Amino acid sequence: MDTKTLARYTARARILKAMAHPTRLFIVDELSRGEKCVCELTALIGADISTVSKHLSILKNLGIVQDEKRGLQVYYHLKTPCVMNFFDCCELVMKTRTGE
Amino acid sequence: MDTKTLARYTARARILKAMAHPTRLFIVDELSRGEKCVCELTALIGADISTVSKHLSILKNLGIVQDEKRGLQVYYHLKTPCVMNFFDCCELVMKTRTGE
DNA sequence: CAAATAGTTGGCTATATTGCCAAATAGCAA
DNA sequence: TTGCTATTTGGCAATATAGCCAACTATTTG
Repeated sequence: MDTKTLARYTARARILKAMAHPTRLFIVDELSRGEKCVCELTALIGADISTVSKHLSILKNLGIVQDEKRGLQVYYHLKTPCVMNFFDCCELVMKTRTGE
Repeated sequence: MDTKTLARYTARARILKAMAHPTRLFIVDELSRGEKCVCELTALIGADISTVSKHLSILKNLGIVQDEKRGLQVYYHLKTPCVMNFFDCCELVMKTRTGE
């Protein structure tokens, strides 16, 4: 695989990697129904707020979510809702797997 | 997040994780154009055959690819071509990101 | 200004992933 | 049987990830 090809797949892999975590998938799913602040997400997830903040920064650095500070809170929203398409395929993979 | 919800997102994350590697994305892309044996993939990738074999077994364990031994070779094919949908979204995320 | 709330960042440990080499297995051919 | 090719598996070292706590920043409120 030449350098350019590798770079192309690496870039894509980075995005999938950002999604490939239960907490981050949950966050994306929640945000698909509208923006939420870090404290709301933290309450839903039940982890330390610093952990949730780090997950959000991973998603943000890859351009999947965007943040907006309003007062004391930082609200996050989905920037690229197409990531929701991942869910259906995951379900199909699981169904296909068990259906053998 | 309750146990059941966590399990649901964990199952999906496992599938995305299996895809979240440059080499494995390359493999999936190659297989989308038809089956290939391990040695063909190894030649294209340029890594040790044991490395390629391990990547393939990750994809296989998750039900993304399927193998079939014919003679000396083991041929792999895409079992759930919907994973190809991931590519378009990744491209869109990247475009959206740079377009700011 | 001080106190309280919301969030981010640094640091640390535990755990998981990656990729190579070496060894083992399987099928084909001499 | 012996050897050759294709592939898988075990083991190991290097690297990356996850999640907690503590410290720090920012904003609002008294």
